[in-house]
Amino acid sequence: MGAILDQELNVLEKNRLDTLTKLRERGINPFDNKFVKKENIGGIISLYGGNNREYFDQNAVGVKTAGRIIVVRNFGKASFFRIRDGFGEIQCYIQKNSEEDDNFILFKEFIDAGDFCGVEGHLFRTKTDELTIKVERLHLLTKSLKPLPEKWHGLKDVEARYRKRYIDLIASSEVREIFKKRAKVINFIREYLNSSDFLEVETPIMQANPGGATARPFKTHHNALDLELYMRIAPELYLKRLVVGGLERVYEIGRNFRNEGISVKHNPEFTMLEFYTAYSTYEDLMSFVEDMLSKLVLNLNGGFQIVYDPYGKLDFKPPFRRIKLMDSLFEIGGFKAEDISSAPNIYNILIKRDIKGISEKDSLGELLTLLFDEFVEPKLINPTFITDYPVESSPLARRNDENPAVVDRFELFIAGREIGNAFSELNDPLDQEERFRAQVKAKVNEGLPAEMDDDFIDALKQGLPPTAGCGIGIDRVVMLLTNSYSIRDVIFFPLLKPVK
RNA sequence: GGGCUGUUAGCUCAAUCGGUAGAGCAACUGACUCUUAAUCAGUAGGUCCCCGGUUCGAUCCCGGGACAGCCCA
Repeated sequence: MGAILDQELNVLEKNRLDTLTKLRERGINPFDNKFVKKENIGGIISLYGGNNREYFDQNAVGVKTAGRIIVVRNFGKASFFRIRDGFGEIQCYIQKNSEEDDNFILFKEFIDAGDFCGVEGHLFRTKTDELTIKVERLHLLTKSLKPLPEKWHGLKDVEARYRKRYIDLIASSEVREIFKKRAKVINFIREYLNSSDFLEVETPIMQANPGGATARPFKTHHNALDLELYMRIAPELYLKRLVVGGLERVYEIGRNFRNEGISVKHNPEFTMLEFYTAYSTYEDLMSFVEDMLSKLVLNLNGGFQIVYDPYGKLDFKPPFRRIKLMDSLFEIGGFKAEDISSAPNIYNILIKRDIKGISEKDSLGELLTLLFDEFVEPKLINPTFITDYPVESSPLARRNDENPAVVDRFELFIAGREIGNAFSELNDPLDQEERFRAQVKAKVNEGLPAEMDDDFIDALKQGLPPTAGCGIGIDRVVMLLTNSYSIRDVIFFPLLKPVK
C-alpha cells in the first residue's frame, strides 16, 4: 500500500482511489464480504424471465443477488445499471426517494462501472418490458480501481487481450462463450470415454527421458535429487505401461510441452487427449473416434455441420472419408504412380517446392510423408482418415501384416490440419527395441535428448495385449467448434514474452 | 530464424507531404425519475513504444532496439 504513486495514475484511476479514501472515511468497507447472495442472476432470469408486467404488479418478487456493474445510465434522480455474475446479466433501477436516501447517495457518489455490488429489491418490468430489479438496498462489495474498456468496441488490442485475459473476459461475451465451449468439449469427451469403460489416469509430466513423440522438450531441474528432468512431450509410453498393468482402457487429458515454434496452430503447452484400449485395432478406433467426434459436434453445435473460416462448412456426419496415404497422393495430390515411385523422384519434387530440412539420404517412406504434408494435408478439409503410413514415420506403431513397409495407423485431418493420430500399438518388444535404437540415433543427430527407454521395453516384455491408442489435440478441436483462427484464442493465457 | 505490418488519451480509432496532436466512449461539472451505445451543455486528460541520428525544429525522415499480429521456414 502507498506504493501507488499519483503521477503513475491517469485521471480515471486517481478518481477511483479518491473515492476509495472517501468510502473509508465514511466507514464503508470498499472490500466488504458480509453480503449474503441468495440467488444468481441466471437463476432469476430462468425463474421469472417469462412473467409479464401484470404478474409483478400482483406478486412482489423479492430478490437478493450480486454481480459486477457493467454499464451505468444516470438520470438526475434515478439510474439504470446492469449487473453481471457468472450466470447472467440483469438490469437494475435505483431512484432517489429522499434527500437522505443512503442507497442513492452511495450509488451516485461512490459507485462506478466495474464495481461489484449486492442488490436487494423487487422485480418489475420497465416501459420497454425489460425485466429489472428495483433496488431497495445497495451494498458495495468490491471497489474496482481501474476503468472498463470501451463499452461498444471492447478490448481489441490482441496483445492486451492475451496478457490481460480478465479484461478480455469482462469485455467480450464471445470470448466467454469460447471458453465455456472449451469446457464443454472436455466434459463431453470425458463422459463419452467414462461411459465406454475408460479409466481416467494421470501420468508424469516431469520425465527423465521424454518419449512418445519427436519434439524438442523443455528442460527443468529437481534440486534435492540434482536431477535433470524434461516436461513431457507425450504421455504415451506411460499410458501403455498401465495397459500392461491390466488397466485395459485408460485415457489422460492433459498438458504436453513442446519446445518448438509458435504459430496460429502451435502453443508451447497444449492439451492432448490420449486413450488406449486393449483388444482393439486402429480400425476399431477409427469408428470410435468418428462416433465420438460426430456426437461431440452434434451435441455442442446442434448439427453435424459447422462453419470454419475460411473453409466454409465442415461436415462431421459419419462416416468420415478413409483413404490410404498412397491413394491420397494419387487422388488428392494428383500424382501419377511413376512420378513418385522412387526416392530420388520425390526428392526432386520436394526440392522444387523449396522444402527445407530434407536430405537425399531420406528414405522413400520419409519422403512420401513429406510429400503428403505438402500436397495433400492442406486439401483435407472435411474430416478425413489417412491410413497406411510408412513405417519410418511411426516408430511406435505395429507393422501391417500384409505389407511390412506400412504400419496400422491413421491420422485424422480436418480443415487442412492434423487433429488426431492413432495406431495399433507395437507390442513386439524386440521390434520396438530395434526401432527405438534407430529413433535414438535420429534424435541425437538432430540434437535432441534421447536415451533408450529400457523400462518401456521391459514393460513390453512383460506383455502388452493387442492394443490400439489414439491422441487428439483438444485445442484444435475447440478451435474448429468455436471458429477460432488462432490457437491463442482458445487458450486463456498463451505464451508471450514478458513485458519489461 | 526470415519477410511484411502495427504500437498515438484508460479504451476504440483519426491526423500531421517535418512546425510537439483530434474524435467517440470512459472520467469530471451541470441539466434530466423508464434508459438500452440514453440525451444535452461544458471541462480536463498525451514520454505520439524506447534509444540514437539528420534538422533551426522529429510523433512524422534515417538507423538500432522492444513487444505484438500475420505469412514463410
